[in-house]
Amino acid sequence: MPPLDQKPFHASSVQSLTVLVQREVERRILTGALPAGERLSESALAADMGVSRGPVREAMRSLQQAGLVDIVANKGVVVRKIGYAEAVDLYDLRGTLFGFMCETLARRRTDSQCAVLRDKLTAMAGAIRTGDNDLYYRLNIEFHAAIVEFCGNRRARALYEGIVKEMHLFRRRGLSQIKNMEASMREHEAITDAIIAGRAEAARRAGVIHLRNGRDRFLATLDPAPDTLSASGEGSARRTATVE
Amino acid sequence: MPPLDQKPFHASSVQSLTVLVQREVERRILTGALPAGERLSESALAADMGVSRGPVREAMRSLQQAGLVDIVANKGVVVRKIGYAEAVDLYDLRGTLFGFMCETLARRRTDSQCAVLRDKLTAMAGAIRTGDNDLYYRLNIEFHAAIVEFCGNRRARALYEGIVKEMHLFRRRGLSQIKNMEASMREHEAITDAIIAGRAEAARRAGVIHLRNGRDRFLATLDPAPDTLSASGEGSARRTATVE
DNA sequence: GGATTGACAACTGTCGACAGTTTACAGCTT
DNA sequence: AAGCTGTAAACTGTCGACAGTTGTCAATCC
Repeated sequence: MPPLDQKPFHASSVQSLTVLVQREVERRILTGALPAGERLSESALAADMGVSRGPVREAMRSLQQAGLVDIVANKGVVVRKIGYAEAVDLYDLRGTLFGFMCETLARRRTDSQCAVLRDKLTAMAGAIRTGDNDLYYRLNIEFHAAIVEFCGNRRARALYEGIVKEMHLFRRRGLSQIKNMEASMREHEAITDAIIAGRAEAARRAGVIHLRNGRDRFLATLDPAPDTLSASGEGSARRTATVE
Repeated sequence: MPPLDQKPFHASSVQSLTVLVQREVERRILTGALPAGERLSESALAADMGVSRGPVREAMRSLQQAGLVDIVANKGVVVRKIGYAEAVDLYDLRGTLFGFMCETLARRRTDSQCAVLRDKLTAMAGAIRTGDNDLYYRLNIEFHAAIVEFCGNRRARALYEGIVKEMHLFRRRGLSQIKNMEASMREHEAITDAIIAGRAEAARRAGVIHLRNGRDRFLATLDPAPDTLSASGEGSARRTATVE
C-alpha cells in the first residue's frame, strides 16, 4: 500500500480534483480575491491550478448551482453580482430558515446542547465587556453555527449555509460596532432563553427577528438605494460590518 | 448523434448537452423509471443518450447538488434513498418555505394575482363537486405554483422547487382521496383569504399548517415506522397519494 | 470445505485535442 | 471621420483515450 503522506486520517478525505478546485475558487470568491462581475476563464483557472479543464468545468457547475457564479452558454462564467432587492430577499430567506431551525431545536434540544449555547453566550458577554470585537465576531459565528448544527435538519442546514455563502457576495467583513454588538447580544439571549425553555414558537420568532434586525443593521450601512451591491472591495473599507 | 429535434424555437434555448442530459435523467428519476438505490453508470448513460461522458458527468454533479443522487468517489452514482426521518424533515422544511412565501405574497400581492388565486380556488371547488380527482390534483399543483411564483423571491422559489423534486423520491402519484381533498380545500381557502386580506402572519401560519397537515396525511398512508421510503414502485399501487 | 489471494474486468477520474461560436480588431466603404 | 464588414484569435462545448482504482470471480492453500 502506498504511503499517503498527507492527511493520514481518513483516506476518504482525498477528494477528487473537482472538489479541490471548487473549494479554491469558492475561497477566492468569498474572500474577494475574485471580485463580483469578474469573468473567469476555464483555461486560465486550469493552468493556474495545474489541472486539466475537466475538473474546472465541473467545479464551475457546482458553483453555479450554489449561486456564486453565472454561466452563460458559449460565453463563460462570471462571478455573480447581487442586486439590492436580491440581497434583501436573501436576508429574509435566511431569516426564515434560521427561525425554523431555532424552532426545531427548541423541540429537540438536549441538555448538553443548551449548555453549549449558554457557554457561547457568556463568552460573548465577556467579549463585549472587554471590547474584543474580533472575538465577538468569531463567537457570533460559532453561536449561529451551533444552532444550525444542533437543529438536526440536515437539508435545512445545507440550504442555510449555501445562503450564507451567497451572501458573502455582497457582505465584506470589517470592524463591528459596539452598538450592534449589544443589540445583537440581547437578541441572542432571547433566542437562547426560548430554546432552553422549549418554547418553539417563541424561539422561531426570536430567530426571525434577530436576522431581520441584522438585515436592517446591514442596510443602514449602505447608501440609500444603490442599484447593485458590489464585492469589488475598493469602497469596502468605508463600510462597517454588522453582526447578527 | 441522434437528432434532438425538439424546441426549434429560440436558438438560445438550444442548451448545452449537459442540461439536456440532466433534464432527462431527472425525468427518469422523478417518474420512477430509475428506482431509488439504482446504480447509474456514466458510460451506459452516455451510450444510451448518444453523447460523450463529459456532459453526463457534469449532469451527475448537478443532480448531486439537487439531492437526487449520491456520488461516492471511484464508485459511481446511485439514485438517492430517503429515510423516514429525512422525509419528515423535508416536509417540515418545505412547509417553512411555503409559509414564508405565503407571508411574502400577502405583503406584495397585486389585484390580478389575487384574482388568479380566487379563480383556481373556484375551479378546485368545482372539481370536488364533480368528483374529478385528477383535475383537482392538477389544480392543486397550479395553486401552489402560483403562490410560489407570485411571491417574487426567486431564491426561495428555487429552493422550494428543489425540495419538491427531492420529495418525489419517496412520493408516488396515485389516486387522491375525497376526504383529503376537502380538508385540503379548506386550508387553501384559509391561505387565499389571508393573502387577499394582506394578513401576512396569518398567511404564513395557514401555509405552514397546510403542509404540516399534508405531511400527516401522507405519513398516515405509510406503515407505522418503515426504515426507508423506497420509490422502487412495486408496492406503490397500494399507497394512496395525498394532496396538499 | 472454507477462507485467502491473485488476476481480470469494469468503471471512474483525468487529460489532451478538435470543432463551433463569440468577440475583438483592422481594413474598407460611404 | 464614422459606420460597417470580414477576418483572426480566444474561448467554450464536446469527444475519445489513458491511468488508477474498485469489485468480482476463480484458483489455490490451509
